[in-house]
Amino acid sequence: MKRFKRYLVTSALPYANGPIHIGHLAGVYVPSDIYTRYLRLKGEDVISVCGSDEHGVPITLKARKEGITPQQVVDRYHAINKKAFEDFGIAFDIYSRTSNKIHYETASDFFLNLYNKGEFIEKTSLQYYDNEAGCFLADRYITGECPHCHNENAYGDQCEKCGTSLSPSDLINPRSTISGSQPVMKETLHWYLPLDKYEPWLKKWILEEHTEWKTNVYGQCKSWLDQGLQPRAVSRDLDWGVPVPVKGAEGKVLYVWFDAPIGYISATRELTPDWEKYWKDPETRMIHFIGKDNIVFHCIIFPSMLKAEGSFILPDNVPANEFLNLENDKISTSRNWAVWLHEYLEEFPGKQDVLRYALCANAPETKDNDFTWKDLQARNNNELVAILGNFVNRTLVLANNYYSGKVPEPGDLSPFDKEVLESIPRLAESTAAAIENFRFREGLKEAMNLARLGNKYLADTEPWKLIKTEPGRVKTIINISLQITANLSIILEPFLPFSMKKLREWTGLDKIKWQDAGNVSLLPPGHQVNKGGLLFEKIEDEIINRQIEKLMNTRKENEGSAAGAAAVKSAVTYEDFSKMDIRTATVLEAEKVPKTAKLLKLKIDCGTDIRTIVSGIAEYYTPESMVGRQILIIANLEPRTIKGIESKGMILMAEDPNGKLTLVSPVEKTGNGSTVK
RNA sequence: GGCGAGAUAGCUCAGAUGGUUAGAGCGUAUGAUUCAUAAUCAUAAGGUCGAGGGUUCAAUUCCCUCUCUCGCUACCA
Repeated sequence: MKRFKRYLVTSALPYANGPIHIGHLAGVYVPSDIYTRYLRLKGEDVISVCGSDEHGVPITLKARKEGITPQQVVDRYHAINKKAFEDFGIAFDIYSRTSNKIHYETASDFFLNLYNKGEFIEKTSLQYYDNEAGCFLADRYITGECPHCHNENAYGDQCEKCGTSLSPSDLINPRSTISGSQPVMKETLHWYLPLDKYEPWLKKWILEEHTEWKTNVYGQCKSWLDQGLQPRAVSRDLDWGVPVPVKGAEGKVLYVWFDAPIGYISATRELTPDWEKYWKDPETRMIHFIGKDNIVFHCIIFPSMLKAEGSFILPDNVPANEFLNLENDKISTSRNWAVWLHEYLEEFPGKQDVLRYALCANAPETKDNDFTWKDLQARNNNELVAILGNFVNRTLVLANNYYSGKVPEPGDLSPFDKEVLESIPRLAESTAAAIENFRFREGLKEAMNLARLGNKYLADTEPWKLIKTEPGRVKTIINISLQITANLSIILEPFLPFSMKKLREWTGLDKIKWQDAGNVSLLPPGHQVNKGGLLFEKIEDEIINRQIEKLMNTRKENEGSAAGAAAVKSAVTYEDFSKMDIRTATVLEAEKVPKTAKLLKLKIDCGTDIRTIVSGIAEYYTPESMVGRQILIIANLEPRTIKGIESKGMILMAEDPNGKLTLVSPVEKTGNGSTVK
């Protein structure tokens, strides 16, 4: 394998519209931190960069909702997350942010560079602008009358009734679906990165030269490349972001996917004047730690940007992890279904390593995993306390009881002693190999095997019995146990930095290097170790139950209607309301629309006639469960053709904040066609 | 629906270019032990390797179909 002179480790920039939770940690930050700490311990030249991703529409929407500025939103979460990472021991060399001046400069320069080299495609188009909302409207946010079939609900990109492809300017009487107002036509210019141009190169680079990438990463890249790449717009009409640094681009910013990865570069620039060494020297090995939702950006799009620029290196590996669930449910910021890092740090002071251990031991490396509080408790009590903490404790206690903490001189080695001593470097090596292959779960297990071996060694040699009969032999045993302890404090350092620091204080071992791992005379005879204490404490059921209860409360709240309910819309007149013909109907037949995930085709009796309605409810209701049900429909909604089927009307559904749909029906059966008012 | 990844002991995961009794940690049971936070050590029980078909002397491992989970994407009046 190629040798590299230095390493550049990047961790996905967390989006600054919420706090960090265990899913982020297990997927990205714990692995990247273990990797970085390992490299540093080895003495490699390595920097680890990260920062808040602070642009994009969701942040502006959140700001609007809370009545504050986008900057205030990102300031809040940047502060929370930066501190939480620090307190948790994620040792970034820099945690920057994309609203920094240096990032604006870096991103602008990057854009300008590509612009001047003619790497972009420029396209001017007329787009509708919503004066009320103060923004340009994407095609699908505009509806209007179709010029061909005069369907009044045609979309800006297509009329679904007659199937014609449209552009928004074709629509008669266009309306903004955001504000409901009439948008005005404005000319707007955008820049596109022609990804298709890089396709042959990407195919070679990934599919031929990086077959070692994880299967999930490789598979998804292949899928994209096989389908063929399209040019992608790099700019957007928005007032929050890095302005497009070109004349005539007022009111335009860099699209957030273009802007965010450049954040890695600006963070590096902010960190060191020597940044180019890390980004432009082919002897630097760049590694992107990300979650699986980010694969395309880091493997296809960002490399294309770097390639287009020309002077940058490309990632050598992109170890994307899968997702972590929480107590059998998807982690969700909006549903508050998460264990928030800043809360954990408050509620479990001094227990960073416990969470680091639980998340690493159960990291979603090959498939989605489930985090449970019971699992964290079990790993703490049965592994950290019982195996690691216990071994360290018994060794230090024995050394202090027998030798007042002075490392005894070893005597002749038994075959078993030799066997144990030989396995120390072996375990150190297998831990290192696992880390270098991004198999952190396995690495942690290998490292813990050394503590297991220590316990076995003491149990088999029984120094507490021999102390009366063979005191010389006990010296050897305690010496070896202490050497194991010292080695543990090295090979577990990347995983459990807080505890291992404590352990090294007890053993008086400082200035460690990874290369010392396997050395079986780290603590020379006569060296003083102190009595130590408890490396880890048991976590009682009560503590765990409190956390589980907290989550159960969240679940209850989510099931109630209040949490996250949509704001009440602006007032309408009774006249407006009375235009709608809402009535009862009964489902006669139901079937799934082929080649769709959500659509059901329903034949219903609505009193006056029997008609067909297509409805996007297949995820919640099977065709069988619909037949015979009495439902409510809007009978006079403009018909619309969906997947080639004309749908006349719409079924009324209640939608909760999670998007889950529930059928709305009359409480008691009534005649079909009864109107609702 | 398309594409990608996954489905292996109670739990979390390894693994095999197809071949004698499918591995590990945790949990469980039994025994041993007391230096240690009732911690440790040993032994054992636990799996028709998601379902169904095919190829083969032989498949959990290859091929096909299907089911479920997650991601990307389409679609959702």
